[in-house]
Parts: sequence; C-alpha cells; structure tokens
Amino acid sequence: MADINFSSPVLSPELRAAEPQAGADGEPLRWDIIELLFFAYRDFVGDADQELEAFGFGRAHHRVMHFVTRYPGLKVADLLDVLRITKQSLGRVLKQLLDEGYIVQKTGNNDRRQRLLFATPKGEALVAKLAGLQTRRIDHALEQIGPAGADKVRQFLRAMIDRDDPDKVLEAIFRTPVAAAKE
Amino acid sequence: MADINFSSPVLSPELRAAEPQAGADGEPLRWDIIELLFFAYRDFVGDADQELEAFGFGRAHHRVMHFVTRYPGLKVADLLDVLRITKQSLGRVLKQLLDEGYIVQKTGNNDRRQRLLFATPKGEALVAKLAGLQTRRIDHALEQIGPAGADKVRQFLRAMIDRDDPDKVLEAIFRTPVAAAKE
DNA sequence: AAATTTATGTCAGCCATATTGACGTTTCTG
DNA sequence: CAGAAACGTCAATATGGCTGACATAAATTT
Repeated sequence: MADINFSSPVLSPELRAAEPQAGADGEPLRWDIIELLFFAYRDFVGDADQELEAFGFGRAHHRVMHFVTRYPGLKVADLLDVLRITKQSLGRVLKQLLDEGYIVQKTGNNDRRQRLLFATPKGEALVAKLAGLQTRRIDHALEQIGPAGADKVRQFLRAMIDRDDPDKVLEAIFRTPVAAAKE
Repeated sequence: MADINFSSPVLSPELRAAEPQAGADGEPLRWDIIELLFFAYRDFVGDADQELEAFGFGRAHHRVMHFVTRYPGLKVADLLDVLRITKQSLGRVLKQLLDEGYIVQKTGNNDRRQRLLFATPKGEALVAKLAGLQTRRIDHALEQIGPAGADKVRQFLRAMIDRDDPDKVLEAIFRTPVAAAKE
C-alpha cells in the first residue's frame, strides 16, 4: 500500500450531509431537527417494542393500554380520536386486551350505549413497566439540559401539536400548565 | 383522510389524567413528556403523510427518499442500518422509487458490488417539499422558545438517541456540533 | 487459483395493522 | 315513534414489516 492518494470520489468517504438546501421559497429547512426527531422517536418507541414482544403485543396494543390507563373511563370514540385509526382497526386490538384481562369495559352511567374503558391492575402494571423504560431514557436526556431546559422542551413539544380540533385527551393535556420544574 | 367528527356536545365529566403513578421502584414516571412526544410526532409525520398520498407513496418511501437525498451516495446496507428494516422490505420500496425516477443507482468506484444511491432532481424536489411542511411546524414551535431554547431541544433530542453502535448517518449527525440557532 | 465472504437482488409466503363499506343492536333524543 | 348516536362485526383489501431460501457478481482470504 504505497501512497494513499484517493482520486476516486468515494473510497472511505466521510459520509456527510448534502449541502443544506432551501425550500421552494428560499426559506432554510430544519434538516437537523427533522432527523433528530426521527432517530429520537425511533429509539424512544424501541424501548417498549422489545418488552411488548414478550407479551405477544405490538405498538397498537401499547398505545391503547397507555391511554386507557392514563385516562380511566375513556370512551371508545375518544380513543379513536386520539389514535386516529378506524374502529375496525381498534376493534381487533381492543378485543385481545379485553380477552386477556388487561382492560375491562363498563357501561356508561348516563349513557348506557357507551363502553367506558378501564385498565385492570394487570394492565396498569404493563403500562407502568413500559413507561419506566421510556422514563429512564427521558430522564437521561433531561439531565443534560437542566430544569429550565426541560420546560423549554415541554413548550416545544406542545407547540408542535395541532391545536385545531383537539381530542379530549389533548384538551386535558393542554388544560394543565407546563409544570415548571422549579429550580 | 376522513376525520371522524361525531363530537357530541354531550356533557361528559371533565376528562383528566389518572393520578401520577410511580414505577415499580418508586421513581416518578414522565407521563407528560411521553404523551407530548406521541402527539408531537403524530402531527409531525402527519404533515408529510397528506402530501405523500397524492404521489401514491407512504411513509416508507419518504424515509428512503429523505436519507438518500440528504446523504448522497448512501449504500443500500447503510440505508438498512438507518431504517432498521430488512433488505426485502427495503427492496419493494426502493424498486418503486427507482422505476419512477426518484432515485438512481451508481456502481461503487472502489467496490463494484456496491450500489450507491442518489436522488434525482425529481426526488430532491419531493423531499424538499415535505421538509418544507415539517419545517413550518418546527419553526412555529421554535419561535416560542427562542434560540437558546432551540439548542436545548437539540441537546435533548440528541441525548434521546442510542449512541451504542451508531450507523453511518448517525455518526455524521453526531460529528456535527449542536449548531447554534442563528437569527 | 480456489474457496469463501460480502453486497445486493429476488422469489415465496406469513403476519400485523391499517383501510373502506355495509349492516345490526342497543340506547338516547327530538 | 323516528332518527341519530355509540358500538360491534363481517368481508375484502393494502401497506409494510418479517423469515427463509437461493442467485450473482465482486472482493477477499487461503
């Protein structure tokens, strides 16, 4: 291996991003944050995915279990709004969770057509376990930026969410002020 | 995308989150950020989903197009690492994008087994259009927290990503310091 | 030179999760 | 009572993952 004179474009090329490109209107694009969001979310949900395999569940089951546990008494229609899927899709997953005892239904008190959903202790335990994994990752990330940074992150994420026609769960979330982590 | 809109103005009890529950080890769980991430990402990818429909493409196509455009000359194997899917899954999507002229392949100069991937102008235009939509959302969110907050968000998202065994694209991303938000 | 490994492609089939459309039951409401 | 709402369900279909097996060309090792 005499001299290392790479005239060829690609040998062990340091992979690098293309030159930042502007949008049609010349406005700069947020490539960095777009990609950070992709990778951060990929690894964030990856935490739960591994665990879920052991239960024979998928992400769909997790999403349903999560929101039912967090918002007890959620109606089926509310869940459809939050998850943005059709009732046919939800039906399959929900039936499994009911059959296996992770969720129970109760007929609505005021409106007996409604089926209010509640997590069983078994269901709550699963959700807490998965949230524990994700919390570990979040805590690690928040440690790097301090309590003030944590509030900035909360504000950022809130502002990323569509506010027009919010579903019931979102209303509940936005009703709560950004919990200031007091320094 | 049919929005289900049977919003019953029926008075339901103010929906609210269950009492914060501690994990098995008593450590508090980050319910708020877990949910904010879910909704923020849902709406973030929703921007692109709408546009993609018009092209007959799905999220898979977007992900491939995005990384090929941003990191020209990416190998097939690199793409598999980044997307964490199998070559069979990638194959179907990639074939479509090649056939329809969004991507071209070039044989590697030093290793002629490799197929280096490049976006065509047509492909670049699509990616830029989608990135434009997402950038609008991100800009709106960043405006609320100022340049210092933007850097906190970047640091947070970086720290959310697994650093063990990073793929080539992640290496490139982490090689770049957190770019201070100008303006 | 021969054997092996690597990078990629492809065929065949399976599974999970999403879709639309249609229809039925119970229950609430005007 | 008539109609709408909340929910369940059947049937068919699409997307995007997966595994396993096999093929080819090119690079690397022996």
